[in-house]
Amino acid sequence: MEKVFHLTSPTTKDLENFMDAYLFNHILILLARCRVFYEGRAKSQLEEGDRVIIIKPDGTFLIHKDKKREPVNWQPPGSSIIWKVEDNCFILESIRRKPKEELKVVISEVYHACAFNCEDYEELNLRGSESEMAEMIFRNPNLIEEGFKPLSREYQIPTGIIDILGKDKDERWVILELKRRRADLQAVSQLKRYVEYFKSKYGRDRVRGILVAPSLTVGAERLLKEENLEFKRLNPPKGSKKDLKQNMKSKKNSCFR
Amino acid sequence: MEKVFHLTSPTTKDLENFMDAYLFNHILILLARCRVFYEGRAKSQLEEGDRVIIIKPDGTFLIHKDKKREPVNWQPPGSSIIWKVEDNCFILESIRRKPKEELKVVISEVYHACAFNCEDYEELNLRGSESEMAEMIFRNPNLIEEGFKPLSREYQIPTGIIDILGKDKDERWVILELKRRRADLQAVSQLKRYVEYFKSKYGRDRVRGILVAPSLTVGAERLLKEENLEFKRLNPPKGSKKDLKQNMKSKKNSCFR
DNA sequence: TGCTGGATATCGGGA
DNA sequence: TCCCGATGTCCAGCA
Repeated sequence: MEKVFHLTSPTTKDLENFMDAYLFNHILILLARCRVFYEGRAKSQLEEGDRVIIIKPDGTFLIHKDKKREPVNWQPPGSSIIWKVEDNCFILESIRRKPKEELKVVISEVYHACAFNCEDYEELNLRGSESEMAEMIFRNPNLIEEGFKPLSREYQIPTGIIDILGKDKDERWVILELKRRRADLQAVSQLKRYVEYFKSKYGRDRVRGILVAPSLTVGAERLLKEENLEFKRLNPPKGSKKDLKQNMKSKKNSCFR
Repeated sequence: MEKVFHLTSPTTKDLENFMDAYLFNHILILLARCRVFYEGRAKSQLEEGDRVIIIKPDGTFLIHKDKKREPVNWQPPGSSIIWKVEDNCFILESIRRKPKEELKVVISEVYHACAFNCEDYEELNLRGSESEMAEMIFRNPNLIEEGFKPLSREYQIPTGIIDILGKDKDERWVILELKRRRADLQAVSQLKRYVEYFKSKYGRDRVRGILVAPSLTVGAERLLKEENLEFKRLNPPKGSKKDLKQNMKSKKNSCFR
């Protein structure tokens, strides 16, 4: 079976056969001139222009302009699709049930269409996330301070979820809020919210709050001081550069002639 | 000039000519088997599989799997690109300067490649945003309450930016925090942060805080009450359904044969 | 299903 | 440039 089926300047009839054959079992890509209408959580319209339209087998629907990382319009996985021909235009409608959202693409011309039998059994392996920061702290609590004892991860309280709850060498409660990147005002607010709940339960002098991050914005630093909260500089772990360079060279097979 | 140029099962030499001709003036789309390595703010690897690779003229680099709305790897607009042939693989490297980030795609087979001369002069028109909620409130302050007087939009204070600052009929300060969707704990924290600054400046009984949103999460409602903050139900304006239905039918030209 | 918070978030606006 | 907050955020994890 072919990996890719493609059409150049297809008719509406060609497109109907194309959709019948490949929708929901291939990735479909249309290079087309279209208008786009969306209504749901918000509402939008986009007048006629050239765009890249992608429909994945899981129902994901993407419309890309020639700029930016983000699709100009989209529908998330799980959306259903209907198509039809109306006024000599090829029309795609994607519908999501909850929340109720409709995306309508009115295509006046398809320059090129592909169906890609995309076989992919690999998952992304990512390092340097916040959860890896947490694991690192549990393995080596002294990274925070001498005598720190982590007790609980993702500890739920009425006002949210504490990243790491522990005690210091004097048995005071210590609440850690972790950020994998520079911490801002919002991060301080989050920590403050958790600390205030604990202070109301255990008393003001029995609770400490520490923001753990690579750095602070100026506003965050000021608010942190005002609120008598603390800062501990810590970078998320990413492994050595050598590891990745090694991996980049691990395999040497290719199918190029 | 052709709208779309395409190659099926190109050789590495074909691809080099293809990149020379079209990179940074067309949208490039590769349907290919590849491995992907990223290092920058975090670090990732993805073993061999089929993916859709998109390179926009603005430097945006997207790699999509067959599932989900989000690209599995990417580089934002402004990134530079180099390519080369190594160990019979076609290699794409995208580099971003600040922050320093590298994306490396090792392609073992290209099933299909397109270059799309994407002409698009239209911008998205979106309704129902938070800023439209603000405009609506300024036009009709009574939506908040009888006698409310909005004074300032996006008013900056040391702990952030107040959406709308105003006064009530008794000349007390009123701080509005707007959310276009259901408001959560974070929204309450944000409002509380602004209110506390104003209270420290003007006194506790001279300042009110109102969260303006379509609804509240249960946690948000509880925290709001504990903090003596208020809630005003308000939906973001999206215009009538009829408007969009009308627009959907406005033009009837197409290029289908 | 709703709630909560992370993300290589991206993006735009303002100082 | 940094800072700050919105986003049709998306997404995973958990109750």
